[in-house]
Amino acid sequence: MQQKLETAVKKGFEEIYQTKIESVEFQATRKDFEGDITIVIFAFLRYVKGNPIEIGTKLGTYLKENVLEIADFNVVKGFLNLIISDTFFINDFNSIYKINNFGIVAPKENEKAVMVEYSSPNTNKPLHLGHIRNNLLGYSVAEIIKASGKKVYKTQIINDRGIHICKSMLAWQRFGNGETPESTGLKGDKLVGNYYVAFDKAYKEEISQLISEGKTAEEAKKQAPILLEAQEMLLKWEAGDKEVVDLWKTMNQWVYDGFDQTYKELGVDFDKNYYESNTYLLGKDVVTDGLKKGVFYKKEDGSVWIDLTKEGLDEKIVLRSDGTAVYMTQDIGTAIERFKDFDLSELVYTVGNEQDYHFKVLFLILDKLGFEWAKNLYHLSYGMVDLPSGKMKSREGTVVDADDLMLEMTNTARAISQELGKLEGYSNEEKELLYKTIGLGALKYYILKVDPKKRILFDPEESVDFAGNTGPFIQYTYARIQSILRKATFNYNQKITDIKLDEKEKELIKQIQLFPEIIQNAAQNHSPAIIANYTYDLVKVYNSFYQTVPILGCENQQEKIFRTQLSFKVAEIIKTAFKLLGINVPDRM
RNA sequence: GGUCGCGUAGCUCAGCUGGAUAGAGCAUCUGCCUUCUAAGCAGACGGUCACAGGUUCGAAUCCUGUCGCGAUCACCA
Repeated sequence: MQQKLETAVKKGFEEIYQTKIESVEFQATRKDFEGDITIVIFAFLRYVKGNPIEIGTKLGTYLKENVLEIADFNVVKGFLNLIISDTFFINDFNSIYKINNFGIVAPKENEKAVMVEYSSPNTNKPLHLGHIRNNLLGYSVAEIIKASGKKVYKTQIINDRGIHICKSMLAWQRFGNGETPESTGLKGDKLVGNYYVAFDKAYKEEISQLISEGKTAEEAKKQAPILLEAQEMLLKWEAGDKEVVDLWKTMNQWVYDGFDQTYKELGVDFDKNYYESNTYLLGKDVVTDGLKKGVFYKKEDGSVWIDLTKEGLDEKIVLRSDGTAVYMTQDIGTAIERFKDFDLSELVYTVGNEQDYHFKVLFLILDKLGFEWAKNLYHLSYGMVDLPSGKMKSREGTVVDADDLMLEMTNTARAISQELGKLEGYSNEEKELLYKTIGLGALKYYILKVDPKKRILFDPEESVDFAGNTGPFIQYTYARIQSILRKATFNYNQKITDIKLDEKEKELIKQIQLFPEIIQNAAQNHSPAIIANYTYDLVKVYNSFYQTVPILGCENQQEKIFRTQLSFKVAEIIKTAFKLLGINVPDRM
């Protein structure tokens, strides 16, 4: 429609003013004015001098005469409001109604794919609220990009090696008494996390012991025996010491089992996992190469650096003086590996904004090394999730555990649901599944509706709402529509053309029409929040429609069918949109 | 200190590729369930869009500066 109008406007200008114009600025007409689409006349003053109202009137007259769909128009200040005929909206809805996955573009097989990395946890402690935001974002962005017509690979790199793992291992050896997830009934990641905390406790005790013996705090932190032992363990691991490696394998497996459970509850998944223990040596060759090319330089002690001061950044180390890799080295290597493994057009890193600088440097380095694809790397940077008390700190026990939180949400959903008592006829299993759907829906929507780059303040006391602009509100609307569709026992699959649209119906169709471009927009901006906010707007319009006009109770058969079709399509869009957010929708609630 | 991000109603957030009188939800208050699910709808109240300049016919939106909050600037990851 917009395209058609643009052509007509251009033609109109040529006929009326003998002037060519480049583009036309459209916007949806504001509610306080009459009309469906608005053309901003001010923008034309560059081409044609004169009174905007006069120009608007002339253009409006021209469009009314030459464009079939324009029923009428009005001009307010520099705005030309066009009224589009019901027929256009009805016809457009009819064609939308027939489309199965309206808004979704099927991935093109022969095109390059997009890889989305997210989660990428350490294996020494359980997942917490921060990981939840990461997981929801990464998963959702991947689904959105997929829906926008691209092939997507979801991936994570698991930080399964390093000093932090050794700390848990050491503590387990010392204090564990052979405990296992089976013997304790604890989830594996929780068990391992407990030993990470136990390590820290013992470490702190040793530090204060050393300080009381006269050492400075600095010295004590470096010399605590338990820390030295952990460092030694890391060396043994790197040397392939069987006992250490076996323990490492065992404890990591416990953690993976735990993670799998959490991922499953959360509803996220991955197409491929990378493990740091396989990739931590990558990148060194590239650094050597870069040295030859003069991208990097070597300091006297043998460490290798890159000078980014010209780019307004600092100098950054890429290889330690002992020749071992740092984080940056690995990331260089892993990126190259991924572009070898897959034919990628884009690689998205879902990582918190605390690493903005790191990724800026990483992308710059890869660019300087001459990799064409460096410009296709994208850091999906998101704000931290803070508590009212400030940052979450696992050592201080102020983290909001992922499993606990999900459980709590389900409990709240159960309490509300039971109070409302609308579920007679449902089995206990069905009910429990529903509570989970609603609880998780509330949590996921709460997190995803916020612009990723903004930080989130999470107050566990106030908890997450279930009314208003929330997941359950949208789910509820979906369930209400399902109830209508269950009762619509007549055949509503026939084409309706001859009705007069109610204002609410028109609004609804306009909102429905937006869905495809919303998906494209959300994909381009890597923002699930765009989907969430759109869905909310759609649902608001629908609820108003639902409450204002009768649907099944409608006297006019044609209108009854049309309204049922509208309801059906809205429900389908809700379901699709929520799927992109990783949220399920219930048939009843 | 340098760099990056954020600052919109009491609270949580939309709007930010410049357009009409800045929008929702929560909270507070008023109405609406013998009709399709009231986790809903309709309405009221609530704003110096941090502040100051600039660009423009027009700025919450773009530019500059100031203030506030956060992140970052490790031979940590």
